[in-house]
Amino acid sequence: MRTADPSSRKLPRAWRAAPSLQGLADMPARDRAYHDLRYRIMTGRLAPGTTLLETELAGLLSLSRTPVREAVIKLEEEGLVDVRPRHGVTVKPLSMQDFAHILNVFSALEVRAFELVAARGLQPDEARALERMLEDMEAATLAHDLGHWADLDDEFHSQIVALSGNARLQDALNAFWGQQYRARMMILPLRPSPVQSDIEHRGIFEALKAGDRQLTRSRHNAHRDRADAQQLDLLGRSLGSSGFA
Amino acid sequence: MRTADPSSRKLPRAWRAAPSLQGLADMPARDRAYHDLRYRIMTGRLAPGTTLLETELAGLLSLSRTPVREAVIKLEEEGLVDVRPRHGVTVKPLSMQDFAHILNVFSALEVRAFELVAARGLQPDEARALERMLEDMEAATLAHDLGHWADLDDEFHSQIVALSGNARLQDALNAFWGQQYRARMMILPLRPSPVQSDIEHRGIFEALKAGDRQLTRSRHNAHRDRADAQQLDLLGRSLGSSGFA
DNA sequence: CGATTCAACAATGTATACATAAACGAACCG
DNA sequence: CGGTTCGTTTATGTATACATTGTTGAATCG
Repeated sequence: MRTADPSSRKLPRAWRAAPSLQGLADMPARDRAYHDLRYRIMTGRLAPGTTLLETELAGLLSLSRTPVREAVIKLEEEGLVDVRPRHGVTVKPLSMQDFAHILNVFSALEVRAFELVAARGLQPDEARALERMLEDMEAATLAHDLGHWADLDDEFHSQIVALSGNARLQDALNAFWGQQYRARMMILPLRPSPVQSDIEHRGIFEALKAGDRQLTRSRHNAHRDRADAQQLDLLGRSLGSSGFA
Repeated sequence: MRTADPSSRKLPRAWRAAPSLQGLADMPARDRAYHDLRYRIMTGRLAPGTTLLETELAGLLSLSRTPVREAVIKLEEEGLVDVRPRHGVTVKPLSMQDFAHILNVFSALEVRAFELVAARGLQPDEARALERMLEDMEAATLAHDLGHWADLDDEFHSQIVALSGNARLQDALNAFWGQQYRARMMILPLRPSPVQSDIEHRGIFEALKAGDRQLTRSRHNAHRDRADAQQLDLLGRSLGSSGFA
């Protein structure tokens, strides 16, 4: 997942920390702990609400407490866990409200990133690479391959963000992306055919290519508002409005 | 600075981590290290570009490396320092571009926060408290008390953000606020009389009170665009476009 | 019977000891 | 004389030992 497609060679590195355990072997223990725990949280292997003591985490990962503690600090800053001093670290549950809050921040940042790209303009090869991704997404839609479509969607959005040239913006988006991930995975199978998103993507892409900042903003805003509302709705159904993801 | 004014009693806690060393005495050492270092960085006592080894930091704070390391991890996540494994911890310089990037993120988030408040509406007491702040700012403008004005400005903005009810949005804004701080302090004496900002604040406030989301957004966007451009311009002069803050 | 206090325990916070690995410099080779 | 390699140095990464402090539960007091 999220492996660079050769066709997007010309685009900048749209590094988005997907849950993965690739090449953890030769990292320092702190990073191993961080990525390993993040992976387990995002994929649900560590369910929301799960509470573990530092000692237990250390045992789980066969490490001493020191690197585990340091990893936990990062996970806490990133919003994935809560640390309560004598009660262990808890995988943060994600309520509907949390999800709404996250989407709100995410959208605001992403729209700004897209605006910046519009203001900057697209190079011909960048435009070509993005257009290929649109075609791939449309093909995935036709093939009813929702999983692949969602991956491409992530990649499309994150590639454009990378083009904004604002690394802090990119970092902030990646952090919030990490928080959304679980919920997105959960509602994936419930999503209807993303025909509407494909259409809106085209519209946004055209505005970007034209370098029209206002149009990019309004189209992207509309896209996010609709898509976010849909996701919230789906999450509501899959949670039965009861509680936690 | 930034101590709650009794007149704003009815507003939610607009907690924004100002540089301060209040009551550090009885905190755990990690937090002492974190706040102490943050304070020194923000106030310039640790100049941008300064590099220190973990051991040196520990000596500086009379602590062992462990809590210092943990504090440094947080400062790094927050974007205030760089850690290069065998070269020590460096206080991040802030170039014009960095500042521009930070303002960009900050504005996008703040505009969204204000929109949420507009959508939610203002309670009468909230409106009254905010209006009092506007009056205080206008008084400070007349008195040419730029320092006080800037504090009130921060407070005005952060209070509204707090009203948005989105804690993650608030946290993200606070983090970026920390990064802006040094540059803002540096250009403070160069700022012209903020009459224009006072006018714009009134406009935004009216739109908020009316619950008009669109109008709030467009006015606030305009306000931020103008103010950010001004700040960048001032920073450019004070740096001579050469380099680092 | 309920509330309160105190003591034992247990988990975290902090310090330190040790392992690892990068940077620097000196010696050696070309 | 310039470049490369190896050893030493030293900062960091990790483990562990120790101190501190909150929690638990049982005993006692009202």
